[in-house]
This record gives sequence, C-alpha cells and structure tokens, in this order.
Amino acid sequence: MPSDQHGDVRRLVLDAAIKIIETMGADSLSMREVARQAGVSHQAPYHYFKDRSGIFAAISEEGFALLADAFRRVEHMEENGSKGGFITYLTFARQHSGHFRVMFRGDICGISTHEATGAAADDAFNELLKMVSRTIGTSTDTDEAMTFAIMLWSQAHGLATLVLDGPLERKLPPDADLESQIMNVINLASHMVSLEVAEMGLLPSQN
Amino acid sequence: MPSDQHGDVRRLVLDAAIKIIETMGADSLSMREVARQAGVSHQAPYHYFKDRSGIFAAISEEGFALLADAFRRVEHMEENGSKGGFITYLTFARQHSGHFRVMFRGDICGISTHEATGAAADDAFNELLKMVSRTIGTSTDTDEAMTFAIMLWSQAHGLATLVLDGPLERKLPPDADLESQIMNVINLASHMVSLEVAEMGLLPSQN
DNA sequence: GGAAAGGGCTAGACAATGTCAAGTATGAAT
DNA sequence: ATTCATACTTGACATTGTCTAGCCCTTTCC
Repeated sequence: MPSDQHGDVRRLVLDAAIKIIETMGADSLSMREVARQAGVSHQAPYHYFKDRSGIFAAISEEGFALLADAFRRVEHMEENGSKGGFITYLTFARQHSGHFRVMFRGDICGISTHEATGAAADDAFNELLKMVSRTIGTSTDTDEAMTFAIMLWSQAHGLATLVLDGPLERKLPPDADLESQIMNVINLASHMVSLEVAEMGLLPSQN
Repeated sequence: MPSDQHGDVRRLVLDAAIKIIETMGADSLSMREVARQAGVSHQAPYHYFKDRSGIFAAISEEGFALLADAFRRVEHMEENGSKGGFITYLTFARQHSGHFRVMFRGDICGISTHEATGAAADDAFNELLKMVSRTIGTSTDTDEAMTFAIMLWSQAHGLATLVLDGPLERKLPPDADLESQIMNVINLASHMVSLEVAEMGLLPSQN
C-alpha cells in the first residue's frame, strides 16, 4: 500500500537495515522490523535478499566498496605517511558504523560464503596494499608490503573497534579528552612507522 | 530429569553458551538451545541470568578475568618486550574465542550497563597498563603509558580480530603460511616498539 | 514432628520472529 | 487477448524470548 515511488525497495530496505544496526546493533536487526521501517510487507525483503544473512552480506559488500573508495582518496590527502591512512580508517568506521560493524563478522555475513562480498573485500585490501606501498616505498608485491599492510590494518582496525565499541571512554581519566587521546595514539603509531621505515633503509615516496 | 550431578547448572549453561558462540556465532545463541544443550528446561537459565544479554554479560566478565590473568602471567614469560604481550593476547583470543567475540560487543553484553563486567574490564586494563609500563620503563600513571597502552591494545586487538574473523587467510597468497605471517607481523610490531622506546630515551626494565 | 518458607527447577502460554508456500496485481511480450 | 515474469502481499508454521504459575526439595522455626 505505501509503495513510495517505485522499485527502490532494495535501497529502502538496506538503508533501514543500516540505521537499525547503527542504533541498536546487528543482533536487533529483524527481517520484519526492517520491512516495517521500509514500509513494505514482511516478505518484500526476501525478493532482494535470500535471507537475513543476505542483507548483512549486501551491507558488508557496500561497506568494503566505500572503504576502498576512501583508501583511494588518501593519496590526495594532505597528511603524509601512515597518519592519513589511520585517520581515514577511523573516520570511515565512525561515519559508517553500521557497515563497519557487519563487515568483520564472519558469523553473520559470510565473507567466504558470499562471492560478491569477498570480491569487494579483496578490492579494498588491494587498495590498502597500494597505499602502504606508497608509504613505505616498496612495490605492492613484496613481503615487506604485505607484512606492513597487515600490521597497519590491525593497528587501525583495533583502534577503530575500541573507539566504536566504547571500552576506551571508560578507561580514560575523566578529565581526558577522547579525541585528543585518539590523536595521541595515531601520532605515536605513525611516528613508529616512520622510524621503522627509516631503519629499514626504505624510501617512502614523498607526495 | 537429566539433572546431572547437582546444582552446577549455571556452569553448564555458561559452557554450553560459550561452545555455541564459538561454533555458530553469538547471534545463533538462543536461550532455549542453550538450555537444551545443558540438559535443563527452557526456563532454568533464567534462574541464573536475567535474560539473554545477562548470559553475554557473564561470559564477558569471565573473559576479562581470564585476560587479566593472562596479562599477569606475561611478566614471567621468556619473550621480552612487547612480543610476549602480543602473543599472549592472540593466544587468548584464539583459545577463548567464545569469550573474546562477546567481550567487545557493547550492543549485546553491555560493558557499561552490567556493573561486574565493567569492573572486570577495568581490572584487565589495569594489568595491561602495568605490563606496558614495564615494557617502556615508565610508571603506570604517565601519559606515555596510557598512550602506549591504547596503541598496543589496538594493535593486538586488531590483529586478533582479523585472524579470528578470517579475512586474513583470504588475502594471503595461497602458498603463504598463516602462522608465520602472523609472527612476521608480531615481530614487526614489537620491533617498532623497541625503536620508539629507544628514541624516546626511555629505559625498559630488563626481566 | 510438622508447618512454613524459599531456592531450584519445570510447565504453560503469548507475542514476535525467520522463512516456506501460495496468492495477487501490474506491466511487457507474443 | 493471452501469456508470463516481476514485484510484491497474505497466510501459515515452527521456533524464539520472556512472563506467570506451579512443583519438589531442603532448611528453619515452633
């Protein structure tokens, strides 16, 4: 009955799902509630998504595509070295927390079961590799690039997870400013990268 | 009818829940399935846990206690510097993946809503702070210790998350050995810590 | 000894959920 | 005009979380 314009039900369903995940967590996402928020019958989503995990997989795929885009834009940021990468990752996680929370949950979205999602994840990782290679001054297919990429991904991902899921605020002294503490951590991490790169005798590209 | 020995239903329920989370993910944990696996009626768990999230909170609390214990044991490990900490964190995440997956999910367990869980998390973080202070050679209440602690926690947590939730295996070249790649990352990360500590002119305790 | 009380559990009921199966409308193609 | 697929809606069913009520022990008090 309230079919809005026409045909964009898939988008309506996805947006409703993302909003629910952002505000109430992935567990609270119910097929029927999503349909209700999208203003369609409780079965309409099944026309676009195989089942509940199909929605998660689609959100995850979209998230990896957004992340890859963000990585691509780092090249033209003003921040040098790894700092720009850290800030980009953290910004992505906070601005798209709905996507982010789903992307690394193999139990619900199935990066390995859902083909398109896996491909999007691979694409994002390739962009990360390129970015890291620029930062440390190697080509993308070296062992150094791979190890650095995983290390930096871990670092950024861990920070984003801790910030998003909130155990950080609790630990800080009450007068501490969360944002400046985050920047302290990012500055420390990217400084360490510079030191390591220098010691390895690598030559980061200056852009 | 199958009341096992007697009285330890709480433990049975927790263990069943942990096993379900490990094998099928936190979403698949249903109150009734847990009760079934524990061999009790579908209402028995409610005697020990307020509701579904009460089970998650209890698992999370136990997880933080286990993690704090692990941190305490690092002092007597053979690995020096931060490497022992990384290995400990990763080992914990893999050996107690059921706990680990729940501990950092504010949406389902409520580190902020469940008092005991929050206290356990605080305790674990304090142990981390002590460990980090030993590694970088400061007292626990300095800004350096706090920033290093968050940075190292992020690094270890990110790596554990990526390893556990599997997007890592997919990225590696097929002939690469996951375990040795993980050790590469840990070695790189702890080497960077050594460099940074040296440059800061800090004096790590030698134990 | 017997009654009372409470802990530790079971049983029943209800609304809500995921999903299968079947129906209906709407547009294009023949 | 009839067929036929697309894009839904409606109905049904087993399963879930959780409320309420009950049952069986043990302990305690008189």
